Amino acid sequence: MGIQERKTREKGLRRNQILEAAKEVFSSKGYNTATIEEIADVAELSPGTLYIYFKNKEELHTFLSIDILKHIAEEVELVAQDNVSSDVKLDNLRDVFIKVYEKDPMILISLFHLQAGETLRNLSTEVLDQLKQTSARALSAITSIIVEGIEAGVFIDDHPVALADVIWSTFSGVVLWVDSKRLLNDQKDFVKSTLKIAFSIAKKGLKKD
Amino acid sequence: MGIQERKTREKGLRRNQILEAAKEVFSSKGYNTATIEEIADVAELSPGTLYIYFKNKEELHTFLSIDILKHIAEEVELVAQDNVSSDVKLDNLRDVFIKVYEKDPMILISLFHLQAGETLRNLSTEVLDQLKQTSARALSAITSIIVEGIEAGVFIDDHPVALADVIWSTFSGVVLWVDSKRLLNDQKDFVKSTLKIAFSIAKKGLKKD
Amino acid sequence: MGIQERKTREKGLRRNQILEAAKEVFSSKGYNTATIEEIADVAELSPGTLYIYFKNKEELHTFLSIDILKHIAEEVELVAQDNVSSDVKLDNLRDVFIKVYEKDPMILISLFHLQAGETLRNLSTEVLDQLKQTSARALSAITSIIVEGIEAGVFIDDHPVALADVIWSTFSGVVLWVDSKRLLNDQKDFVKSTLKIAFSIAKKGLKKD
Amino acid sequence: MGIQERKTREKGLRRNQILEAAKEVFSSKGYNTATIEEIADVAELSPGTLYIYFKNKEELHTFLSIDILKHIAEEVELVAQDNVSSDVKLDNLRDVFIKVYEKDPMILISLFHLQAGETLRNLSTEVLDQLKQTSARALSAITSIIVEGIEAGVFIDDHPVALADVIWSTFSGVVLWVDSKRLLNDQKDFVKSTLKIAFSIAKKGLKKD
DNA sequence: TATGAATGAGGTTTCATTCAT
DNA sequence: TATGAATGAAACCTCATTCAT
Repeated sequence: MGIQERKTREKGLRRNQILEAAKEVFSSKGYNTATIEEIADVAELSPGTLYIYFKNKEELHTFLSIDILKHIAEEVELVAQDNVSSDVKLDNLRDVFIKVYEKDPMILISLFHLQAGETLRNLSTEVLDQLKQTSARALSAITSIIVEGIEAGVFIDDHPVALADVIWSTFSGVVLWVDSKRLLNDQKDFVKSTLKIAFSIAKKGLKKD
Repeated sequence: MGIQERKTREKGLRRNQILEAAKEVFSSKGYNTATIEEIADVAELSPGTLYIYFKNKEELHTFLSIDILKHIAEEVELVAQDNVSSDVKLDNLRDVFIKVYEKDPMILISLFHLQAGETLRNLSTEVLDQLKQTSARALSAITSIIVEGIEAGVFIDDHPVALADVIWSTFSGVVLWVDSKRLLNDQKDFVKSTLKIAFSIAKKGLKKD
Repeated sequence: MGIQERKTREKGLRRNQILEAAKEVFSSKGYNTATIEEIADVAELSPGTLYIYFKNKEELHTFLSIDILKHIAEEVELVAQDNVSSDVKLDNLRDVFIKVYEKDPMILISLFHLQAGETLRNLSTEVLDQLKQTSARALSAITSIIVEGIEAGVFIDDHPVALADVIWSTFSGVVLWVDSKRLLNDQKDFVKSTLKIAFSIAKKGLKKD
Repeated sequence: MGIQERKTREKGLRRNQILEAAKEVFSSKGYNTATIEEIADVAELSPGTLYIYFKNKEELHTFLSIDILKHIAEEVELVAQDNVSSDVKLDNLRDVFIKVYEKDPMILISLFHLQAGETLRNLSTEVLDQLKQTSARALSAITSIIVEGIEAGVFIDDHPVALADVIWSTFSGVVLWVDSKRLLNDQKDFVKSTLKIAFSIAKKGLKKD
């Protein structure tokens, strides 16, 4: 490994170190209550260092969210392009959501908090645009699955864009609600099981007849 | 009307004046971004006056949410106690949600932001307890509807508490998601129509067969 | 005196209290080295209070400068409109400068520091525009005095705008230089005497023949 | 050329590289707004390297100013020692100033900003002393020209030290003022022409009769 | 000698809350 | 009860300077 290469990897490591710390603090405290100083503490770095890698607090936060949203969009697009029945695609869609949740629950919750919360109201246009576009990509892939199912005569013939919204709402609603229940009641994590039930109900509800 | 009574009514009016203003500002700005000064401005009062009626910013915010949550809980309990089929109860449940949304969309959104957001992480135990209890009341009423439907053999025989969570998740998920789409894309409000679709799918999904 | 009136006067006093403190600190430390906290200390107020009366540090600083520049512009315009010979006008012009300097040496120095220094490079367009306009007013009044003198055949027939620049330069140059000498050598203030000499030389230099 | 010598020259080159960059950045941004990082960027070096050649930011900045001030002092002393009439000396003095300005307008402006600005208030005693001494050398040379003129009966018999101040003030005042006009109005550079006018007026004003 | 990532002190600014009137 | 000016703690962010490589 050359010096350049090692330096690049080290730089990547430092970025990750910050991102991990930010993920932890944002997830447990929320955007506004989290402080740069605390993130720096967790990352075992000084506050100033964070500003070498990220322009400001907002950019650091949004980076986390857009990153996972991009990942979701890509996975959902893959599912939509698969050569299987729309019925199976719906199952695969559910599994994408579950997998994403299991891989990184906190950052996913963070994304939905961003999407549902007040931070949204205070983003720069540039960042907001990225969020919109990536979000639109994911939604349009879901819509295409629904449309295919309708055309194949297996799904009810309703407004497919609205149905995609329902899918997405169900997903994010379950994650946020079950997470908040966990916080409120110190219960264990039952997002996965609730998601399974929610999707099986939604799937049955989408079916014709 | 005696002097005491008039004073009480005036006091109530002043409180409402503040609550209305707080509702408006919290809903449009979010908890952290909203300032006491702006709420006072909207209420046409001085900042100091707000502290005569509410202990602090948090109490003012949570009061709004708990208030509507109590209302929802009561309405849902009424629906559950009604002497109709569980099938019809599910429709009535949907209408409760729609009515609440239509009566005061902003405060409902505010409740869900509270439930999904970072404020939750910074509440006093006392306030948190109230939130938990009221929330539990609503959920348990929904659960009872599901249980009844299962016992009557019309609903699928799954974990009824989880099904209640799914109902609640769907409701809150749709409201938050559609609201955020409205904000992001400056679209008009289509919460009601999406809610109707979401509930018809959920209902069909819940049915046995 | 009514309550309203007293309050207004008190508010004005508080503003002045801040302006006086700012003048003192900016003049002795310069813009960048001066801190809001020190100004607040001198004003015997808390830092936050300064932000009730002025939007930010820049506005506070520029307010001082624009204010005196406006005063200069007005006085110079009066001198220019007077019904006396251009020869006498030149003397009156000198006296305006001397009077302004004697009334408030620090704030005048502050203006020239603003005009000559780096702060200029970091002003908002809005504030810069005000500065330009007021500055232009003063210069154009000086120019009109020169033009009149040229037309009357008493002043040399050179580019009058440049001559106005020379007058202004002489004025600000003397003030800044003598002030800096005072700082460097802990000498007493000899701006007035130097100004008198500078103007008598300039006046003689401007005369025809 | 021996190794030692080459090293010395390389060291000198590196120093110049830094000084050139510093000159450019300080002149366009001002002392406080200029950052070490930007100077390092322009010099195509790393920030750390600058600290090998200069103790700190202040020393770097003041080195530039003292350097040109020394140059001015030397040139003015030469003019004063010349074997020509005081009348011609005054012309030569003007030409020194013009030549210095034309050779390096930015660094001259930088010197006057130092002299007129807030940096002056924050220099170390050591550096301040150097500035004082060099400045005194230049002023005393100018004074000697005036004295000679007075003794020869061609200049008015006023306080010669003050007259030297007036000369210097005129010079620095014109440079700063015209530079600031250029900045404010995006006009072209008319320092030279204004300087010529200013000196011709001053010269005429200094003449007896 | 040269690097440049990291530091951390210190600055500006915000805003929930208080309290004299 | 109502006011609203004042507070001051705490947040974000910058950047001169250092030091391990």
